Amino acid sequence: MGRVLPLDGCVGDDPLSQRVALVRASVPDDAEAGTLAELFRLLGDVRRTKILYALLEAGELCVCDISAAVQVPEASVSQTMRLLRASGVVGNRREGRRVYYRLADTHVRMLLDVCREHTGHEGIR
Amino acid sequence: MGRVLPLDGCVGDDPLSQRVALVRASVPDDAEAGTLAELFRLLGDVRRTKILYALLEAGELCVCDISAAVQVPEASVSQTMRLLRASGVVGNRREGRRVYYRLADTHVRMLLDVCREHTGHEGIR
DNA sequence: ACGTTATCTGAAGATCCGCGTAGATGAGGA
DNA sequence: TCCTCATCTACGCGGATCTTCAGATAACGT
Repeated sequence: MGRVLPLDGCVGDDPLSQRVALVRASVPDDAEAGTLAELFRLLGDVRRTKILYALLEAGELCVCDISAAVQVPEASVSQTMRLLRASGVVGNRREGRRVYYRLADTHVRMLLDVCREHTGHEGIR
Repeated sequence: MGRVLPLDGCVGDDPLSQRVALVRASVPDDAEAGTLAELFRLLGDVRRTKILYALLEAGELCVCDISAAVQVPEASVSQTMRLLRASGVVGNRREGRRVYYRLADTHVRMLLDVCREHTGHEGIR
């Protein structure tokens, strides 16, 4: 990563640069930013997105249901669910041979909702 | 992409499989899912995350301010901002030599807030 | 017009990540 | 126990993407 500070230019000549210092202090550090980014990253994939919205609609679905709903091979769904589960985006429950997945909590549901509002494809229901 | 439907198994034996059909109908199609995923994908990167949270705090920052705030070379910041601007995540305003960036709308701010709540690092202020 | 500062762009290399295939594991039913 | 069904795991390839460097562009002051 290239140099950053030594090129004191724009920031310093601004009497408000103290404000920048404050902002800098409040910016998430690598650890926290990593956690935050990780959550978004998991939602940022077409296949995963479809699956999550399917769960948002259905509440709870097993692997084969998801596979049928989003038209993706079951093995691939399983892999995807492992990822999402590992990061706490979804929860699961076993019932006989079936494993049912659901969105982990309200925050995830809110993220999905807000995002759909943003993109405009609300789908008034 | 491997076969999906021909393996009629789990789904069919469920009298509720009609429910799956309904879910399938409500799952975003490729176009919409792509748009949704794209937004999340843009937020799902450590560097971009830091920048966005900096903007969330500061309201408006120019490239060099951002560079100082998140400790990233200005050229890199510029590239990142181009991405975010192209997808409508941030807006910008020119003032002399400086270009000031800001979060595009309330939805983006909500996404950032909700995500921070989810991860638990709220930072009560 | 010239030099300086702030920002932008293009291209290349390294890295990461999703994807499918094939086989393993676990749970039920006969 | 044997067989089937649902799910899981290991692995390798192909493709997208992040990062950086070097140079281009735009705006301002003198």
